[in-house]
Amino acid sequence: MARGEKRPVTVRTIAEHVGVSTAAVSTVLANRHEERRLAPATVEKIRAAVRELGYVPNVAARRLRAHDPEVNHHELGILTTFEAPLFLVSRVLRQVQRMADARTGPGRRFSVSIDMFHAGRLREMPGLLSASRFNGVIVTNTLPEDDAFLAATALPYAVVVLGRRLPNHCCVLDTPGEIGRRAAEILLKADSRHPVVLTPALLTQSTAERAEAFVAAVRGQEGRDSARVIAAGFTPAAGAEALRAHLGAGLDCDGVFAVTDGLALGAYQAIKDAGKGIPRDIAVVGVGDHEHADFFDPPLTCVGPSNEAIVEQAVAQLFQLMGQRRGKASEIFVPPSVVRRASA
Amino acid sequence: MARGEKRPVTVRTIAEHVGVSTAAVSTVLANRHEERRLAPATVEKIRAAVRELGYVPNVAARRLRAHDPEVNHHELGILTTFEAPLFLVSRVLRQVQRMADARTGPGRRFSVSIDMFHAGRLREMPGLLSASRFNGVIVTNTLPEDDAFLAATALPYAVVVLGRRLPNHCCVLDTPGEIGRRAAEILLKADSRHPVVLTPALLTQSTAERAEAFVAAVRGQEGRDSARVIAAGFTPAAGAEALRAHLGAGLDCDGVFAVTDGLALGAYQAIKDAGKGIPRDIAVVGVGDHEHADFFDPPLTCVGPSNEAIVEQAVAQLFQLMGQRRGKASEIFVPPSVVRRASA
DNA sequence: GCTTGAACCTAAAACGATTTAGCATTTTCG
DNA sequence: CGAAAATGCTAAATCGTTTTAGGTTCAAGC
Repeated sequence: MARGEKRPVTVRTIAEHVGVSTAAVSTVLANRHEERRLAPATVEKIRAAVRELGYVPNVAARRLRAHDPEVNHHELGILTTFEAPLFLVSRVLRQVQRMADARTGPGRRFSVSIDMFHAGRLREMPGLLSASRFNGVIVTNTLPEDDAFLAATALPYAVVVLGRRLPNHCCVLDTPGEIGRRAAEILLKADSRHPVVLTPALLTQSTAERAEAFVAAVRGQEGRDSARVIAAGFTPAAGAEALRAHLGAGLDCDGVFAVTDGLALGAYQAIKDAGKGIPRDIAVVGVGDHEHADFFDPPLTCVGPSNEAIVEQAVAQLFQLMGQRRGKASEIFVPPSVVRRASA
Repeated sequence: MARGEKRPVTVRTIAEHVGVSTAAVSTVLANRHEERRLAPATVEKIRAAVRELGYVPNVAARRLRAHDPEVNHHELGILTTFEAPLFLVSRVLRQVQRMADARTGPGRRFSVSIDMFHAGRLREMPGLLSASRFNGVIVTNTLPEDDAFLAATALPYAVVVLGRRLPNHCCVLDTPGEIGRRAAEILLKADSRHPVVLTPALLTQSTAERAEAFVAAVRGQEGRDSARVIAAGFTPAAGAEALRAHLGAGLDCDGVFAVTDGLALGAYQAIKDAGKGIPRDIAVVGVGDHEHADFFDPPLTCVGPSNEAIVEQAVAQLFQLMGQRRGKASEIFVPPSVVRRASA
């Protein structure tokens, strides 16, 4: 990493240190000293200085300099947290790629990157506010802190928010409350009298909403609250342990709505360990956030966000926003997808 | 996307078009026209021109301008294909971020992102050759074309290649051939006499290597080649169909090495459908590239790349390379991780 | 002694955006 | 009416790098 403590090191620093011009330094850095006939001794001195001073090239400057005025470059970002799973992000990525490829040509290029922030600290992301990183972004998996930040800020470029409802932004999300409602409907129609909802202790906004809506729907139909089974985390292991405890305590349970497929997988294990059948004794409904939910044993019935549709909408919005200048706020609701499989 | 066909549009184009200075245009673009007291009529004219001309800001220029000379900025990239899963790269990202955070201070900042290229077209990635995008990169999921490109090019910044063996580069990968060898060992020791290897039709370099080494190891031990069961794709569905066909044809099979956990999941289904037991009738070994391999039913025994170790090594190499100036070539082999579970 | 050419190096102009300092006007107000 | 303040805008500097078009010196050739 070298010293560089005192001053930032630029080509100019090096040039002064050696006693040559910046042109000479640049020539050496680009390894063009042969064709430009710099004296070997000079080259060596410059190289030594570069090493000694710990020079780090400024990529922004290089990029600007290397820029070809004939093509304009669109920098697209997919912003998510370090903590969240990448299931949705990878779908977004592919859809962005598809749209970008279709629009690429001479004179127009796209770069797509995934940038991660620490949950709740979106505001600290360098270049977000100064608009010096992206021409357009899709933001997802935000925490309330991040939402507050976004709501309070009008970013001067195209922004699409995925899965959250924010004033002054273009938002694409599944119809609020609908997932929990439909999940309850499926379990109740399958004659579950004591459906429970399996959630992690720390709820995200979406999981909280699913659980709320589920409980509300059961209350509306059955007239009483369904039990909440709280897992320590969102891993299968945590889900298994929580449900095992619930069943072990002899509490009623003939239906499980897991707000995450990972938890559903844990539920499967707990149910099987208890010697019960799925869905014979206990029906299970997941949300379809696991790649291979159709390969669980038995295949998992899911009521969850219709990811294809959401992603398609979001990406379409992004490109539309980049086309016109004004970032109009809008809310787009996508109804959940219901996939009946064997588990309920 | 607007016209912009004829000329590249910059703030200057807009300024000339409206008849104001670039300062005025910039002010409007940054939404600072209130505090800088531009006349509303002017603001509207500028906005109209911005829209009409299809202006796209140049992020490199913005970044350069926004640059604070007191801090030097390191741009780190994790390069992967659009097509590859994000499982490994997200681990890399997390590890890079961890190291970067530890080195961040006043005067030193890092940006880390996952950047996408089209498989086989790494060379087309803008800024790679001109060194105008990254101060250091970790490259993964390359195709042979990409490897050829890398082998022929000496990029003038820190490069670590993950999972491939390239001359003149710093490479980190799992010990060649070891995965297939260990997988064969496990199946044979479990008294499998007719182990098969389940692969997708289109092999990646790693999957091809695993299959080769497996076949070679079985041949070495048993004196004859093990069957290859070829699936149409790498999805569970494809794996299930392929193995079903193999079993249906009455061919011998009492052990499966699936070069991908997705295929293993498919194998599970085919085996269960055939009324056989795992591992009683057919043992299965996967590679551990699935997040929840320990929650398959039965939990999947895996011999696969030791991702933690590989990632840790690769990231450590990246930072070391960035510290010293000269990029030395090196090869680092990481032995596979073996996780015995219930399936073999 | 003068020209020519090689060898080695530099000044300055880009690249595209933002901001600071300041210049004209016009309005306000004592 | 004249000074002060507000209004609306611009010129020019700046960020760090690369490259083009030369400029100087020195040695060789006539």
